[in-house]
Amino acid sequence: MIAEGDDGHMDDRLRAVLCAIVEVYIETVEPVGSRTLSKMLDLGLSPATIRNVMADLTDQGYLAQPHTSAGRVPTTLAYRYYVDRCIDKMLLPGEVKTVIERSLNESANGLVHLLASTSKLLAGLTQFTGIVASPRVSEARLRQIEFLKIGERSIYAVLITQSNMGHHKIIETSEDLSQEFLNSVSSYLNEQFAFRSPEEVRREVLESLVEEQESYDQMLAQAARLSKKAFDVSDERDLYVEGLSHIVNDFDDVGDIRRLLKALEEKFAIIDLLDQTLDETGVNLAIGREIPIMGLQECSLVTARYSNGDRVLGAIGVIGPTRMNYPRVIPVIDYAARMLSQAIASQ
Amino acid sequence: MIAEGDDGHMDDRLRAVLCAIVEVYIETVEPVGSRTLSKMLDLGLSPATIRNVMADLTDQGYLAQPHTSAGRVPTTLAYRYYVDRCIDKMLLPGEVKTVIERSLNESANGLVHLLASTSKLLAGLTQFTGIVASPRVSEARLRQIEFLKIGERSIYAVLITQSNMGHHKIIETSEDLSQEFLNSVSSYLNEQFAFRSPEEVRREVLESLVEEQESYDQMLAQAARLSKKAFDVSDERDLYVEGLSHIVNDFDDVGDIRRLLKALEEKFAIIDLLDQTLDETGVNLAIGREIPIMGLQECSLVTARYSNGDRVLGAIGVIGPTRMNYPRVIPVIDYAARMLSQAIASQ
DNA sequence: CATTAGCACTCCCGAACAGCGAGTGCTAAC
DNA sequence: GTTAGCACTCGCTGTTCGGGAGTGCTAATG
Repeated sequence: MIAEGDDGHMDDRLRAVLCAIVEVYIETVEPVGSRTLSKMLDLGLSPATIRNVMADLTDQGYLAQPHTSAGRVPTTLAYRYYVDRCIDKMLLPGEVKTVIERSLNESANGLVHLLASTSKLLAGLTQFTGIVASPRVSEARLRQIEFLKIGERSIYAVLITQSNMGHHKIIETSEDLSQEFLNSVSSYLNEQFAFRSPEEVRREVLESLVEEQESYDQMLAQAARLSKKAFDVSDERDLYVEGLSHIVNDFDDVGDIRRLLKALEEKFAIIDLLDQTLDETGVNLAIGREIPIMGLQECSLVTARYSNGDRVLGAIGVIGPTRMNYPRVIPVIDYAARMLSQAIASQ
Repeated sequence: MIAEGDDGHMDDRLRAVLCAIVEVYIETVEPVGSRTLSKMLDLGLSPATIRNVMADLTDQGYLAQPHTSAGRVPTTLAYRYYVDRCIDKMLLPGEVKTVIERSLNESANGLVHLLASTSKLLAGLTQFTGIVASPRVSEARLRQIEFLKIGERSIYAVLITQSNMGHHKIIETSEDLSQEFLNSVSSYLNEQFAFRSPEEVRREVLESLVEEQESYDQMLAQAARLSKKAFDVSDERDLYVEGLSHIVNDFDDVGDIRRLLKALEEKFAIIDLLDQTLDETGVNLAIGREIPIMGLQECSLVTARYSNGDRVLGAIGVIGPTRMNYPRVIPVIDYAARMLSQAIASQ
């Protein structure tokens, strides 16, 4: 008998059975019984033995049975064990590689298009729902700042980041500022703060204003006021969701579908979740109950971060049922994230 | 007997019955029979009489029966007749008015936010799926044009429209153009083409280039080249979709849900459909079979255009099942479109 | 002592069936 | 023209009843 929680040290046979059950279930989407499993495994084990093993696994929380006389179904724990310790060979067919490369090289028409088409690409390749979180603007590195006068007291602020993503917003001012003056402010900001993040700029400009309150001229004061508004970009995140119609195929309970759609409407929660994975390298998995968002408990999230070669920008991934084919999906996300990063870096 | 196609001249009783059937069906979502209807209508008509009337209406294509011994269900034709000639009183409760006004006045943070929150607003108020098509950029009136040099051969083009919507794209050039030169090009364009549409600018600049091919200087040639790229904004349309999870409640056939989701993924088709209604004033309806998009045959679209007070910009609306409560939904869309137009105009 | 054959038991599922009830179309009477 | 009456249709619901897949337990086995 294996002690509870001792998951790091699982019997070889337990592990083989668990792995097989997960794989068969992913394939057939039906509770798997001892008979089928005994034929599946090449170890010469009889159904009765398998049953004992399965009973143990059930006790440890890896398996569940829909009802007394049905086969077993993997739990979140089982999937987690499976992806961590059972998957050895991940295969990414050459054709898929080609599709990814081609798709990401074609749509070089700005970062926004690139992200949107990545989402579509993932949805198409995996037949699940593709998601892409846009870069965190507040963390981005600035390339250029411009202020355009568009009305007596209206200014159009343009921020361009190192990864060529543009952000703009309209700022209302209390005074009528001339375009020449705006130009001097923006060239001041450009000189001082190139390669810094909007968040930094905002903070530092405000600080310098406090420090040298009397000594400095009107310029800095205005720069501070404009910056405060222009660089407050915390909420400007997008989530590109594509392939929603696939979820209808993947869940047969209408309640599940509704919950999932509802969760996807609350983009903030998903973006938060994606942001939390940005420290991890490689492909990240959140499976079933592990996901803290209401309504996603029947889903799995396969994500990977993308960068501009230098800095981590955001994350891409797919949402599907927990019983998705991980060995097939994971390398797709992995490769797509790499190629996306490359495409951004080479822009 | 009423001749087919003579729908302009329908017997008073036929019409009353048709109207009642539609209303009862919208309420109960179940096939309505002669017995219930005879009690519903205050005309002293027996079930048998009603049955005769219903048989006539069925012959004329206004009603259908799911199976031989079931009640009748309205067809697209019936809904169309109902909304055109049966609805008299449309009620928009004061509280709803207040909600709309408040919501649209609060989110004054740029046109994009305004459109997105309108979509959310419609979804919330109607409990259907809200859609908002962004303005047609090519038709917009230009306020300002700027070119920012962001790389040796990369230019960041910014177009700002009269309704303060900004568009930007990155343009790659074959030569290394200085920022001073770009400034002269943009001020030339700004002088020549303020208050014109991108489409017009594009056409006219190209024409003038052809006409005065030799006489003009390098400036115009470059202006033409840049304009050609910068003002090719035909495909830059957005569709803001909110409240997708509602469709799960409104359709019980999973196939319907999938088809609808799929159709909504193809945003182009929906935007085209919305654009076609931009000539009509007031609220526009597309019901069931009338909709030429695959997968929307079980839906109705209630739309209205919005403007900046001066020019029509785009359309807003909701998508729901054909059996939606039109008298409740229509005034919501109508009022929201008015308030949105007002909010844009006052910006 | 782990493994396995045997067996009784559980429980889902699908088919078959019946009765109900809402609704219809037709006909004849008012 | 309207309506009561009636036979008929047909989906819906609940029941019953194997069949089958699967389980847990026990006793036999190498």
